[in-house]
Amino acid sequence: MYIYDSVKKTKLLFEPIKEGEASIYVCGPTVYDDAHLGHARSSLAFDLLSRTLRSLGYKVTLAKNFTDIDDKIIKKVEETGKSIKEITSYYIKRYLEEMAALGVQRADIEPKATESLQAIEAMIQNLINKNCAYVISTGDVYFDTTRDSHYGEISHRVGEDEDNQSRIAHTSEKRNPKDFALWKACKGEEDICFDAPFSSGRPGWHIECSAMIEKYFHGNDKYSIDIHGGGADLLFPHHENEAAQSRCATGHELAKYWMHNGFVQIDGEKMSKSLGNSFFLKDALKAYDGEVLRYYLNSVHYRNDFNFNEEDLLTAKKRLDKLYRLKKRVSPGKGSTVNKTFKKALLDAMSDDLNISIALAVIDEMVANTNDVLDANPKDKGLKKETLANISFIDELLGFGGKEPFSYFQIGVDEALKEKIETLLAERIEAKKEKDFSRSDAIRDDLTAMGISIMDTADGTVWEKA
RNA sequence: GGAGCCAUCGCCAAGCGGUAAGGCCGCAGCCUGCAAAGCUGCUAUCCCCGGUUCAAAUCCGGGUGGCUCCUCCA
Repeated sequence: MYIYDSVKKTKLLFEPIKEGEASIYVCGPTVYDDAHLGHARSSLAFDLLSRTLRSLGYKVTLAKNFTDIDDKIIKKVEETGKSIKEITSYYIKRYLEEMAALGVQRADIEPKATESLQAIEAMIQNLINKNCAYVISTGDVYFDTTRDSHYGEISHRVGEDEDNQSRIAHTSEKRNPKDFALWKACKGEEDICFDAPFSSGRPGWHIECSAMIEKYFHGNDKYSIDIHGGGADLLFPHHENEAAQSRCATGHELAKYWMHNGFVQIDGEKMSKSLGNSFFLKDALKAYDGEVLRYYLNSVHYRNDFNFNEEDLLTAKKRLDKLYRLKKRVSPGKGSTVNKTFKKALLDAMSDDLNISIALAVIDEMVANTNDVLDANPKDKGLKKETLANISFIDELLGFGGKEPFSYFQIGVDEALKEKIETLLAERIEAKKEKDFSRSDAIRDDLTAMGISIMDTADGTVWEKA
């Protein structure tokens, strides 16, 4: 397995801390609002990573956190009058449901900040003891970035001039503009606070990830985990700060490899709350099938930016449709053994820093070849069984193709419509028997107008929702 | 003001120094009552200008254009 390390900026052979195992920590969402397509992209990218590593035989432990205490959540509490627990548990549930609709496998560990306070406090105390952090008059605790000689190496901002034209405003008693909050002291009675030796307050954003990693992973004397991942926007300051505090607290590096996924853009611009062009996943799932969205969002290499648009999504769907038509052709039945060459080609592609484009091309080739053989020999039972096995391997590795093929083409069609379609098809068969082609064509036109396309096959007429 | 990333066929998209994958669209053909589906064939020298090399889309330098980070962000 080769992985592109976004800190070293090069592709590296994956050599895990422990032979045959892979520990991965991915920064999850702050749960104060619905997930958008960017969350989906990130989830999908690391889902592909863990699936690939598992298929390669690694014992994967994937952790993905939920930040459930934060300024934005508190703001939401103030706005809605709901309890923090109500808000966070609602959005966590929604997040998990929506990711499940995309076929994202659950993480093995899903830590929450509020459930990791002991670990967080312990790490902060440790940093204070080591003189890597300091408490200011308000009770806030800051990390002293000058205490970390490697600060800036993650985001390649070593020796950068402090602020100059930077947009960061400096207030407070921070010793250095780059210092960041490990702990935010209570602002007032309305604030949500937890007791800690240094002050009553709550954790800063960055500390939870470092603390949770120490809590759940053990690593070795050089690294806590194998891979740390997240969106490209987290490189700085989030991951820079995580790396710094972990280094000071543990004496070694946080992660051996760093992976960052690209953005989802809308009309060529980053999708973000502040630009007002967010696309909620829930809205996308109302309009499109989750599996199609998965295929589409995963069809571009994870490191590249992704320009979301409906036209490309429909093109992706056409490609997925072809796989399902083949599956329809070889169903029903039981799969036998996956074709070795096919399996190797897929794994080789994914082993190269998750080269999904090659993997999809390998699948297209398999589909075309199989259709070709089946055209000549429609009853090739051995091939049919092998093809079913191939498709279920695709489902295992890439997370699509697992549905029953006839139902795949009937998504969004209710029973009433189904009956109507069947009636029309029966009429058309009658018309065809009587060689009344103008009538049968008229019925086909009606179906087309209803968004239904039909195909006459040796086994009768089948239909699909366009 | 500082730091990066990207630029390949009409569209999406691989390529990681050895002579341009794949998909969509389009055209031609096979199949079909006609279609659809499926199959076959056809369609690019890689933003521009220099340089390194026997060899560059791939490396280096300079342009041009787009995006991102330095503020919450996946």
